[in-house]
Amino acid sequence: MSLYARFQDKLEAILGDLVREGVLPDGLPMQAVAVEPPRDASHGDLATNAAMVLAKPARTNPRALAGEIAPRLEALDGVTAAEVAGPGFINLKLDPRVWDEELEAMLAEGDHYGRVDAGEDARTINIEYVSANPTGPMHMGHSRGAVVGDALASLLEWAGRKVVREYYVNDAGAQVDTLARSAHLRYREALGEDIGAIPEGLYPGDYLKPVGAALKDAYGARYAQAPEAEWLPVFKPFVVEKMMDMIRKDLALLGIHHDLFSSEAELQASGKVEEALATLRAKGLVYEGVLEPPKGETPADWEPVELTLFRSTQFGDDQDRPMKKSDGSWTYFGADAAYHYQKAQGADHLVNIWGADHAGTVKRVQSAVTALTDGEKGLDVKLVQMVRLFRDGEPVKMSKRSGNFVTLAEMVEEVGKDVVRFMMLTRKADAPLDFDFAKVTEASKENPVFYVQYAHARISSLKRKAAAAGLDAGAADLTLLDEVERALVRQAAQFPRVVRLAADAYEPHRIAFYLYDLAAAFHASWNRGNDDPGKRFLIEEQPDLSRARLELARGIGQVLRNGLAIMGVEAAEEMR
RNA sequence: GCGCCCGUAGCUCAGUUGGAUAGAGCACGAGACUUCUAAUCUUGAGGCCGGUGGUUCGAAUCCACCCGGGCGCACCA
Repeated sequence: MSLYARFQDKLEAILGDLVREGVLPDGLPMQAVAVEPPRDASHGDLATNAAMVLAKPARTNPRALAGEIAPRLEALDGVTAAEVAGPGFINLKLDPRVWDEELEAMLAEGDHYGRVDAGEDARTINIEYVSANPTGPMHMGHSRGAVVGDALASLLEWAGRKVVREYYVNDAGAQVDTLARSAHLRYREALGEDIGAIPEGLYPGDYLKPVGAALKDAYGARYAQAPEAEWLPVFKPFVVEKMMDMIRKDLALLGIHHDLFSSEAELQASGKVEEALATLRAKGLVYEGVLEPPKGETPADWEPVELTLFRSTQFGDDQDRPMKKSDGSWTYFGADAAYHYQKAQGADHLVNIWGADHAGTVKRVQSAVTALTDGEKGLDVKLVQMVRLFRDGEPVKMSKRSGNFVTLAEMVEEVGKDVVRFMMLTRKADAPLDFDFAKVTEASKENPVFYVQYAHARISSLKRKAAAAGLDAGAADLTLLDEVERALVRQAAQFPRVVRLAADAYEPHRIAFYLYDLAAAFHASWNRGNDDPGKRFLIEEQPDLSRARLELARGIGQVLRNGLAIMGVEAAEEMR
């Protein structure tokens, strides 16, 4: 249990005592009570807002209540002072040994420091991400959602959730028909036919050539002149499988592996969509009706048509949404509602990572989840904004139509997996992100990937040097650390808290920012040795002091490694 | 016209779920090297947190309405 969590428990025990003694009324809202690092280090080691949050429901004033709580906090083991400050904060000063113990915990827990072990109580979160249409290779635009989703999945695991990483394969729509037709053309090409230019509306990419060849190997010339109705149902699954192989390979370049691939076509074939529709119908949430024409610009081909509609407006949507098209087939939403129903049956909570251009469809799917699970399961949608590509400050032009886009594979090949992953997490997901091929590989402070890696490499270098000088043997006396060094311990000790808060907010980027700050603090501490050789981490004539500082460095290194592990980034041992 | 997201230093962005004097990087000013203990660090200046009201002990954060930008708005995915 982390230091902050331990003191949170102790504080709650004290508040419980106060309730029993009648000082506080029963049934107070405790969720808002927090143990935090104080804004200013001079205020102490820990701060709590308990008195301010509880004063109103307890019908007293914050400072008076703080006066009740503070002496009891001061009596706790490891606390040397508890002062009431400002509007009612209680600031705690801790015995330095508490931080020394936390540093020891960092090293003892190692790769698990910051992890929550929820055991049997772990909630299962299904997180669906990437889910790119299986019509071609992954391009650079897919990479951000892929990384954010994957890092969020790891983050949630660290925070004690059980996680299912899922990919929804959209293999049932018109795009997949187009894909199969495009492949058929390549198939005829592989059979020696001159197919000329790829007609408008078909996928022109060369990546379909090997698929055509594979089709030839599998079926010979059997379908070359056959009517479409004969080969389409055969080609579709064949080609989709090839595309998914390609996509899985692309994702593997980023270190991304899903647990589950769910097919929309199989979902429809299994009757799951009828089941979802029937369930909604039984709840009186489905009707046959005609929608109003869209506001603003009315499409030229609009005409009133009766559709099977879901009453999503009952759940806050602007408009009821069609589940079936006028030809009787399922809409994307119809299948999607059933798909989320299926996911909800295997998890306690759902998370989707979507491109921001799908913002408009969030409410209807959330409505469906609420309706189908009677409000027992929730869906959070994390919207990811676009990435703007630059090269030396100049925008990289991309055109989907001409097939001139930067693929994910090219991107990873040029700058490396770790750079792509780290950079995609240096912005809040819902803010646009600039990615400059030149800057992200630069060896400078402006490049956060480098900056954090460099801090870790310096620590690794320290460990090597200490081992070579024989300074690393024996137990360290951490009481030799000075205030600046202990401040570094305090900062590293926030890691478990940062993990928990980032997980609760579904915001993996917080890990990246935290690591950058921790790296900065370490670099500053390291640099003290330039001005004052007595502040260097390793001093041969002072083995005891060196051992203590080496422990500190190892603790920082461990936290950097653990944070990078959440992000899926390797920790560099050296920068050469 | 409606919905969602966003608006914080000249620029790019954080801001611990409502807390104490709003932070960091770049750029600008001043300083410390000759490279795994300078790929870095120290320090200075820089703010109407888009605006106006409201909620309360307390608001960049929550609510309402404006202003400005992005995305999306029947059976496409």
